[in-house]
Amino acid sequence: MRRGRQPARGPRTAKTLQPTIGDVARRAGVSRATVSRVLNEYPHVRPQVRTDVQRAIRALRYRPDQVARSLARRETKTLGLVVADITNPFYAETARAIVETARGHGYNVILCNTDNLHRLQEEYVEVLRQRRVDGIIFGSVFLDDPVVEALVEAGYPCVMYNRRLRSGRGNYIVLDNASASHDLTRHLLDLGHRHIGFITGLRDLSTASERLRGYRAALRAAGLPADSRLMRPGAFKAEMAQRAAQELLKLPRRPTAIMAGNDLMALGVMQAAGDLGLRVPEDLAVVGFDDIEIAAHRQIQLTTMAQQKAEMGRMAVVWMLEIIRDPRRYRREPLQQILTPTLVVRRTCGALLRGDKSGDRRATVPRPGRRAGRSGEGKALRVPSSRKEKR
Amino acid sequence: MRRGRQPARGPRTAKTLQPTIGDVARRAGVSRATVSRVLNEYPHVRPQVRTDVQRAIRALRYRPDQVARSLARRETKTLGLVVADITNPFYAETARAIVETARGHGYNVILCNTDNLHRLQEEYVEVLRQRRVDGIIFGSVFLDDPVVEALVEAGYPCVMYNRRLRSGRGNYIVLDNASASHDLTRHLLDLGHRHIGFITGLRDLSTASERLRGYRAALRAAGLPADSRLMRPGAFKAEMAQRAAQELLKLPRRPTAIMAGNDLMALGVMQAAGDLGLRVPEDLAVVGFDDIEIAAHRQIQLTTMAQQKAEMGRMAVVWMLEIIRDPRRYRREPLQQILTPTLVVRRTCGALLRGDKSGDRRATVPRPGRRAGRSGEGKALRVPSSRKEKR
DNA sequence: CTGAAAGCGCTTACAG
DNA sequence: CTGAAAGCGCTTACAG
Repeated sequence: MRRGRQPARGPRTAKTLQPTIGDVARRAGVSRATVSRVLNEYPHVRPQVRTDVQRAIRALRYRPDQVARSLARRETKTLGLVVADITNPFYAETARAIVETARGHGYNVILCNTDNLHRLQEEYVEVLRQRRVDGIIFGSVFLDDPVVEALVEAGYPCVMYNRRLRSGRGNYIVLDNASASHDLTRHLLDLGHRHIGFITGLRDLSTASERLRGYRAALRAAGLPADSRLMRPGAFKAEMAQRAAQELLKLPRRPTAIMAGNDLMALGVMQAAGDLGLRVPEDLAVVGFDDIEIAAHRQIQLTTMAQQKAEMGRMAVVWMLEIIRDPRRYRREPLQQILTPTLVVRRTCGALLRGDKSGDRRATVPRPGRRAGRSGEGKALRVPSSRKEKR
Repeated sequence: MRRGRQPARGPRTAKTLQPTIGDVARRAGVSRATVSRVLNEYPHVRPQVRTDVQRAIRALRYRPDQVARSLARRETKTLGLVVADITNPFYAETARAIVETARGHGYNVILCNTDNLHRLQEEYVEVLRQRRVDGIIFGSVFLDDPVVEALVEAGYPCVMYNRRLRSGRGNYIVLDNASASHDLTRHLLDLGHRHIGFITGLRDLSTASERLRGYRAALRAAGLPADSRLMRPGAFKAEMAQRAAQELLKLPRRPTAIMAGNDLMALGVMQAAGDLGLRVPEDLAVVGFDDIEIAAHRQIQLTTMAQQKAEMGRMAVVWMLEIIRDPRRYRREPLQQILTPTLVVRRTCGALLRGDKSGDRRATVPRPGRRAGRSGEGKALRVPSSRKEKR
């Protein structure tokens, strides 16, 4: 009964209750091609026909099948997003920006959480490729990452943010971690600290290794030894960091300051300090990276190197869309940007101890380095400029 | 050149560099149907043939096209996840569990962030339907939600968690918010508070309205008036709540305790208290809902009604898979579960003020209600039992 | 401006 | 156990 002038399309099974383009065509008295044309807003469709088709669409509550469209067009309007841990506010905030920006451009995002496990990374990348996503955004690559390396090699649209490959290949947007860490260490040195602990992330991540490098460089520049007993792994997790900090704080000569590889770990360090009856910052200075929202809370007031999380996420998507448009171009000349860090001085570093004790928790004081920070009311101003941009 | 015994499949365009099932078939000297069979682990394939095919697959680095498979099978192995705000740790933690559980069962998750906007909700649901996702998990429905209501009506696989519809229809798993709020209020009353403020979420959400109801009920039961000046909207956001709290705290007769509709807002209340020079809990008791991770931090120590976030997320997926298997069954008899809340007493409510001041921040004291809480070392034990389960 | 037809890359009765 | 064929629901040259 349902077959019209169209070529037979087979009977509809029980599972297929949704009207198809054929149903619309029949009802509007046109071909499926024409329906497709009005659906896709082709220019040359007779107004009358267009209206008829639209009426039929509405009458049938027709909803075009994106799966079929994806197959025909060979594009899915889907992006993969691979993060290490969505419960880390850094990733949650970037993910939010990514999802929102993608939506604004007609893309959806498949969320993948790897927990920094190579196995899951590999599995997710494989699945995303099978799903023919138009591109993959990595918030979490490993320094040595054959999987991502292969993707880049194959010219698969990829954008990394936060972390990058050791090889330096591919499109990425990252913080200038070495400088950030150098400046943060310098900040502590300027405050008089000479025994500064460092709790790192995982060894195989660019963020961890670059931040460790900046820390060492700053110590060296200050003529201080890089004491390996002061460096402990914290896996970018609060609990791990808490334990690591406890060990550091039980050393015969305990550090007077601890830098954590990210804010989450800095929170863990603060816990550890409390566990041992040490006051922050009077007995121990604590600093981190990321400037997650809670860092600004008045009970926390964490001094930290800020990252422009929303901006990074937005940018990753904008780049991705460009790359999808012309993959070969960006294979030759990858998009790479290194963002200038902004130091946000709050209470935990102790900088405010002597002067203003009012708890003006978001003041951003001038930085020791060549780039001046900014102070502001309420939300601290963050004005990073890009130091190095390759396009 | 590439055409074999198979029906002509047309030339490969530049975009299609990926090998197809036809390429594998040709190489292995079998039909495409046979390749499909070994791909899908059909029982009756001659071992020799199976090996040949597998070899060909490996040689060509063949990756089955999930899009094509989805079209043919009429199932996408994809779930939609609709949350209000992925940067709220409550959603991040549930999302994490959802993504991970789904992955374990061969499903991927499209993340949708609505910001509690009807417009975005509607848009996302429409897109998810066009994408033919196998089901949608809602962490965020509105009390009156024609969009979700229509989905449920149509028998589209849906699971709600955290919030539910006013109509009570559909599958859901939520906290017993009214009891939770009642008990939390009662807890404050038992501590001697008689003037308790309440900062609610958005009006059109079951969480907000049920929690407000519990609060009022507890006041009434204590013979206290429900003073509308003490109730302010906070939109489930820290910043809004901070402002709302400031207003409350400037009232001629200011509240001695403030309940926030969730932990994020409770953090905002603590900020407000600090802004006005009030100490928590000495001058102001503060409590919330959710027990997000930071609530346990020693600088925060927020008393709160815990939710089993990971468990909720896991359960939502497990249910979803069952529903996908037999949608009609659960249309008749929806899966509905109401979880018993667990009160986690920490510092901000002031309960520890007189007795133990050691900062034993996670002790869970017996609750005033009929259900006893539990105390534990380190992580507070949470042992909610289900009061009501319908299947 | 519009339709017929081929194609996207799979799966799955249907035969044999 | 395996292949030929039809089908999933779209899009898009190709004609006219």
